[in-house]
This record gives sequence, C-alpha cells and structure tokens, in this order.
Amino acid sequence: MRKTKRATIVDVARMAEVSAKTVSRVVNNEPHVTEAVKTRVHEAMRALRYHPNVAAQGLVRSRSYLIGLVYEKPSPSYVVELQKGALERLHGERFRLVVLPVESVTEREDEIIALLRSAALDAVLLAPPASDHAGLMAELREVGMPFARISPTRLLGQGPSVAMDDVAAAQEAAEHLIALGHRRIGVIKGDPSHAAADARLVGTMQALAKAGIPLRTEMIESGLFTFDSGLIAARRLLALDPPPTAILAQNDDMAAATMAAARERGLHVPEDLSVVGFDDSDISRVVWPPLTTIRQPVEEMAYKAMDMLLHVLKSEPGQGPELGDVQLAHELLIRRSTAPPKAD
Amino acid sequence: MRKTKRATIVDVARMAEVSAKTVSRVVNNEPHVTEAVKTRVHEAMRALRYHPNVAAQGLVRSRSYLIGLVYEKPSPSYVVELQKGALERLHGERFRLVVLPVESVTEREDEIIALLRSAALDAVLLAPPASDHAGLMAELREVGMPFARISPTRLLGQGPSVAMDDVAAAQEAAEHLIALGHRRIGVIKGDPSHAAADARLVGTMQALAKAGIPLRTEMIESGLFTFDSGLIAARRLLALDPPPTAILAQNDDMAAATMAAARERGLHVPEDLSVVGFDDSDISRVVWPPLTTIRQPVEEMAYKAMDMLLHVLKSEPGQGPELGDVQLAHELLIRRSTAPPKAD
DNA sequence: TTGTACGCGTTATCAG
DNA sequence: CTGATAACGCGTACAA
Repeated sequence: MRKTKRATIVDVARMAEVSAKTVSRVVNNEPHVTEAVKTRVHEAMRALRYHPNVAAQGLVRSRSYLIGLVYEKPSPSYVVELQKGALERLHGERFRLVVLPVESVTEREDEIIALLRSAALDAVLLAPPASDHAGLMAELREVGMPFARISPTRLLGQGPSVAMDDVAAAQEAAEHLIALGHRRIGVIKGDPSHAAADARLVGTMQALAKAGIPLRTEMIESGLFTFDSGLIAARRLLALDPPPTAILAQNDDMAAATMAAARERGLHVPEDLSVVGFDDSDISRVVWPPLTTIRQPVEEMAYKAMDMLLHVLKSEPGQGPELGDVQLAHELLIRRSTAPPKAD
Repeated sequence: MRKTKRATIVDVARMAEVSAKTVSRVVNNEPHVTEAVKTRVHEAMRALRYHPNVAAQGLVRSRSYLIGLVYEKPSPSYVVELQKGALERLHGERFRLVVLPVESVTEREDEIIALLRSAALDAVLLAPPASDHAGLMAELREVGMPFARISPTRLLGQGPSVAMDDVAAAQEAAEHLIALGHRRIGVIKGDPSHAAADARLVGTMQALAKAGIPLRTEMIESGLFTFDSGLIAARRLLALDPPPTAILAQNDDMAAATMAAARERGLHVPEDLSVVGFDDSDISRVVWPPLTTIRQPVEEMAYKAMDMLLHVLKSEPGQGPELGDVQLAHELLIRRSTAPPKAD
C-alpha cells in the first residue's frame, strides 16, 4: 500500500529537464555531457533516491552482475577464507557473489549446469573438487560462461586458475619430519575426490624415497578432511605395532583429530608423537600445542582467481591475452607439534 | 564467436507451434493448458535447452529472486552455520543467496542502504549486530524491503525474528559452575557492539546474585569474540590475585583462548581452572579437553528466519498473519572443561 | 552535446 | 483454452 514505486530513469529525466538518455549517460559516466547538466542530473538522482534497476540493465546488456562460487562441503575454515578473498576483490565492483554449495559435482553434473544456467550467472569461481571436473568445464565453455579455477591439479592451460604446489609442500613437510629424525611416518590422506589428496601423498612419498625410507601401505590411512574421519584414521595408525613416531595429516582438522587420538592413548605431542597439518587454518592456532603446518594461501588464491575472472569479464570477448595458471607460494610453519622422536 | 545465443520463449513457442504466452503459462505452471499442448511445449523446451531469462522475469515482476545475508565480521564458524541454515531452506526455491559482509553497520548506515538498494535484493536476512540496528530497519521499511532478523535483543514485535534466550542460557552456564562449587568466577564479554554480550552478562550476574556471590568488576574483561582478544582477556583474569577458579567466556573462540592462557601459566583444565564457552561451534569439540558450552542453534535459527522471509515474500503484500518473534531452545552441554574447584 | 525510436525477454490484460 | 498487444526500465543506433 504505502510502498511508493521506485524512481525510474524517466522520473529523473523529468525532474532534471533532460531526456532519459542523458540521465543514462550520466549514470554510466559517458562523455559528452555538460558539467551543468551533469550536476542537475545528479541532484535529481539524489532527490529521488534513484538507483538504476539492475534487472532492466541486465536485460539490455545481457549481464546479471552475479558471480557464483561453487564449492562442495569442505571444512568451514576453508569456505570462509575462500569467500573472504573473493569478496575482498569484489569490493567496490558492481558484481555480487552468489554462494552455490553443491552436494557432489561428479554425481549430478547436469543438475549443476542447470543450476548455473537458471541462476543467470555472469561467471563462476570453481573451488575443489569442482575445479578438476572436466565435464563441468566443457559444459561451461559450451554455454559461454567464463570461469576461473582454484587449486586445480589437472587439465591446466584451459583458462585462468590459481593454485599452490601441493607436491612440493607435502615434500617439505615430510622433509621437516625426516630432518628431526623420524623414520616411522604415518600419513592421513584427505578426501579421495579431491585431487590434492593424491598430490600431497606423492610429495610425501618423494621425500621418503629421497631419504631411503620405505613407506608401508599400513602407514597410509584415508580420511575425508573432517575431524571425525581424522579421528578414526589416527586411531588406526596409533594402534599399529610399532606405531608411527610422526603423523602427517593432509589438513588441520585431521591433524587436530590426530592430537585428540594421541591423548586418548596417553601420548604426548610432540614428545611421543609429532603431528603436521596442512592449511594453516584457524584451528591450527587454537589447538594445543599449536600445529606445525603448511600455510596454504586460500584467501589470496580466491582473491587472485576473482581478479582474473573480472579481467575476463571486462575485456571484450575474444580479446585480451589469455590468462594462464598462476601458482602462489606456500610456507612451512614450524610450531610446537613437531619434535625429534624419543630414543627407542 | 561461437557463443550461440540462448533460446528465448519465442523460439520455444515457434518450435511448439503455440504463442509465447502459452509457453509462459507452461513454464509457470498456470492452469488452463491442455495436456497435449503442455507436452509439446515441454519437448521444445528440452530440445532448445530453454531456461527463462531471470532478468526479463525480474523486470516485469519486479523481483530479483535474490536474498541478501548481512553480517559483520563474526567468527568463521558462526558465518558458516548461518549460511548453511539459510541455504538449506533455499534449496529447491528459486531464490539465491547473496552474501553481504559489512564493515560496520553503525558507522556507515547510508552506505549499507545504498548497497542493499543497488544490489536489487528482494529481501534481507539480518545477522547480529545489524539485527539490532533501528536505523537500518527503518530504512528497509521505508524502501519496502522485507527483512527477518537473527538474534535481535531489542525492538521486538517489529517483524519476523528468530533468537534464543541469551539471558537464561548464560544464567544456566553460571549456575552449572556455582553448583560445582565455584565462587570466584571470571567473565570474558564479547564484542560490545553485539547486544548479546550484555544479555549474557546479565544472565551471569543474575545467577551470581541468586547464589549470593558478589561479582567484582575486575572479574569482568571484554573481548571481541575472537581468539586473540580472548587470549588477552584471559591472561588478565589469570593474573589476578587470587585468580578465578572458573571462567565463563561468551563464545567458544574466547573459551579456547582461555584454555591456551591457562596452559601458559601451567594451569590444567579443568583441575585448576574450569572453562565454559558459548555456541557449541566446531572449535568446542576440537580443543582438549572438549568444552562445556551452550549450544546456540545458529543453523536452525537461520533456517527458520529464511523460512519466515519466504513466507512474507510469497504472501500478497499486506496479507497474511503478521510473523512474530520466535525463540529457539538452547542447551547446556556439559563436557570435560568444567569440574569442581580444588580445595584452597 | 542532446534527444528519438526501438528492442532486450518476459508477463499481464483482455479479447477471441 | 489460447493468442495479440502493451508494458517493465534501460541502453544502442542513429538523428538532430
């Protein structure tokens, strides 16, 4: 009832005594408008509290100014950093971020495509494991929807992406343990549907091989990047005879679970068991002792990926240099969860 | 170049040999369409991979099918649960969620209003502390943008909201400590700009008053709901002489920090110091010992708030029963961070 | 420098 | 039950 209709460009034009087109020019900062007119229009806009109707703009420009963020039930800290980075880059831009968590990219590919199409997105940011899904990328290319990928491990050279070197990072983490004197090193892998899990395992194995340490299969357990899955995996590793003197978990949540499992058995970290995590998420600083971990610059990766996406969106189609695969630096953060093993 | 234009309603109409309006009827499940025609249209839609253009729909219906979520730098676990609840309710609906983290609601009210208007949202979900901001609510009402509030503490009866009883919850937590025999109880308040911080303090003081325990001002420290702020506050409390035997932190992040501060001083939890948190966030289960805490049903609150918002959006304006202020139950979860105080 | 006519894709109105 | 026509608010192409 009381809901007064929003002012349109015509209302502004009438008030400023110009044509609608001129208002449009002012709104979009187009040249060829006298300062005097510009001022008049601005005043009218303010008086009427005018805001362009995005739907109408989108209709003629075929743009929605919406960018989707696709991710699949990762750890909370990961999602938050992802969003933080993406949103930071979007600050001051006209684009808005639509969050699109999906159940399982591999299971229902068409559903996801339908979702993206009906959501009328201008572009999407693909977080793992969607960022490694060839079918999804093909579909996106077919419908002409630009995308940028975060932490892809395969199919590089197919458009903008931002990643870190998971292999090298895992290798460094393992080398740290080896340098401390550890020989019996257990590994808790992450979700098998994330290719990063394999990459990190490869890095670990390379470090062990270089040191001439055989890695027995019973020293490798698989988790799902969650605390609970890590707990189960850690319990199994600690039940081995002899148990590992160090455990390398592929993310911080599972590393925290490993510390909890150690406590269950009366083991002290790091005296009886060294633990290394991955990600440098909040959790790594909250647990005791603070976790030695690999800093994965998730926020920066999201920022950079969004930056590349905006580049694509703003350059004329077919124009501009092809954006490639960017790699950001990681860092081994040695804190207090690792120490030399006890003498046997 | 190759980017084929999307099929429009007219293309479908041509293929199905009907008028555009009929296709529209089928798309929107309107009555008065023969089954035969309906089938023909559906076939054409599938063949052309037709998806309605949301911008065009939005233009004539003056709807964007976008719902905003406004929040202000809260803890990661809180944001994630908030989004989870909101998105779960949105599942299967046409509406999409746009995330709108803001710097400070109080500082730049007009900026936020401008943001909401230009973002062309159909409605917004207000999380604390925006949910307590009278000016913001007034503005939203003026531009006719429906909103629902999460955890408001003031200005009730002004539209749909979902909350829990912070006063009663804090009181229960304090009573638990008192029942264990604690008399020297420290409090770490949350961000002063969140009204919940005051409510929780009131509850704590009520419990203490009932037990005839005086609460000295030096036993109250203020934090910002973050781990780091909690660390500083906890250090000050533990430096008191005599120090508290129990500390009640107003969220789990600060409670975890309290445990870390205790360790710094060689104190054991819960033998030397009992710690109670608030929220039952992931962090409460990850730390050791697991935190005694108040379960705040954030996800359910967001779900319910979104549900009410959709009700408003779907009912004709001015019609339908006024939606009120809903209160969800909290729960004291007694875990292992609380125990009777040592005999002095 | 400014204005006019038209179209973007969809739905509402009202006629058939 | 179905279809023609006119909006919705804005930008493009072109003219003045």
